[in-house]
Amino acid sequence: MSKCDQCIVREFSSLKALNKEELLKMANCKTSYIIKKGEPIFSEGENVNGIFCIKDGVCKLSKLSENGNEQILKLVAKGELLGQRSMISDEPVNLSAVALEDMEVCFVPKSEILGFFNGNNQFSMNVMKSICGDLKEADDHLVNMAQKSVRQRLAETLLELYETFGTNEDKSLRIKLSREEIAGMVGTATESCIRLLSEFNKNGLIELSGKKITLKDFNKLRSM
Amino acid sequence: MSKCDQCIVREFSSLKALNKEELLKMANCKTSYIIKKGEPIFSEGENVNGIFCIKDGVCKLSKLSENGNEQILKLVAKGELLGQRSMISDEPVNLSAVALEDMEVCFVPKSEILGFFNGNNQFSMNVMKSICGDLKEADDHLVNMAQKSVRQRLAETLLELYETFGTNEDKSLRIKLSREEIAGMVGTATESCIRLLSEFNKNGLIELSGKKITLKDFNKLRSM
DNA sequence: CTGATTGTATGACAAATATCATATTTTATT
DNA sequence: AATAAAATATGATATTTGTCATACAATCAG
Repeated sequence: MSKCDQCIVREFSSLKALNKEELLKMANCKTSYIIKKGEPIFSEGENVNGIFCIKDGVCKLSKLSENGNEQILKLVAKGELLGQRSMISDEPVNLSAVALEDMEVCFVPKSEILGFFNGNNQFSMNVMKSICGDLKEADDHLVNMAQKSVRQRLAETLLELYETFGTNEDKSLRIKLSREEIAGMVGTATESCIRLLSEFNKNGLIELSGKKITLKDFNKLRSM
Repeated sequence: MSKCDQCIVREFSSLKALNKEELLKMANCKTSYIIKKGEPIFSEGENVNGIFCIKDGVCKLSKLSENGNEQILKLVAKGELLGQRSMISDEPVNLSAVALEDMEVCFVPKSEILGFFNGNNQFSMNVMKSICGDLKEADDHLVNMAQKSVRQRLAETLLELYETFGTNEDKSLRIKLSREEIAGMVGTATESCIRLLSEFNKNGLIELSGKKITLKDFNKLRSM
């Protein structure tokens, strides 16, 4: 069993407030999983009863709208935690998490986390600040969804993918999403998304080559 | 100076976890304000350094989009708290709060609240659950904004206003909003909002009479 | 390798929504 | 009450976006 104190998640998440002893306790009760690309970590409505630490890989957090469309709210990458809100609220998870790449995750039961939560002030403060950050992000995102055009939202989404996940050696976006998934992030129909990508391509804002997307004109994308 | 232990806010908010002693401390350091309709309680970007308790009245939480449009994220009524997220994150407020009616609010400085926060586990848990509730709401709202039509969103907004604020004796919605504000909640142009309200009126879903809006066909509104 | 399946692309069209113009009504101010 | 200002309403039109159909390309299973 790997020790939590060397784990990347410990470096970047709320867990950085845990001390050696707590990390040891956690290492003893955690369960590790390999999640294959396309597989769910959990689905909306499930009782998760713990949090997931993302040791490697990226997943999408999404929710089905009443119309049956999948809206992607956020991509979450290695080093981050999943399920904090649900744990605090003591409710089923509100979103589904599905792997976009093969992933390594660890599950830590709620009882354990709540123990740290009560015993370690800095840890609970970190969790809360993380949730507060999510709330701010969600509010800002909401304003964009409500007030910006699909074209603007697509440009922003591409820039966000660039900033969050960077590029391959050939400068193309590292994160690999289907057109349908990009549309799910933007909140539009897949065909509209494809059409706008083609338009961006024609106008030199981006370059398309197969599934690869390369951002070209950052200024135009930003000022859209 | 009025005592906090009889205040409505104490009944309905995170503050219900405070004991007599804590309420007394709070009563001694709070500041009461009357906010007139249309006036701000705070504006996005401000350092608020405390929380506001809404003793009476309703306000809107809004944010300007980059296009310069005001998006209303939430209406907040008496009994609730404002500024919890900002306090925890230790950041300027992300949203503006503007009175929709004359309001009575109390301001309690951050130092005081953080004292309760550290000393009273139930209180801090309440604050956290409240923020988690906001996050869930925001995520759900976001999906609606991204995936539903303006018509659907307007219908939902009207139902929400009905459920949250109820009606006058004549069954018209109690909460009084301008068309521009309704449009700001729905996330659409004011003219589009007016036009759809007219359409709903023609089709018997609602009844318009001056500024008064009366919901008529709840089933059709719900199944839109 | 080959057919089947899935993903991407594009045209044609319809529907939804925004924008601009202008009229009408309501509200506020003097 | 008279006037000005703001809010509401509606028409005309342009733009955006969604939907359906179809073609083409890429990927996968056998």
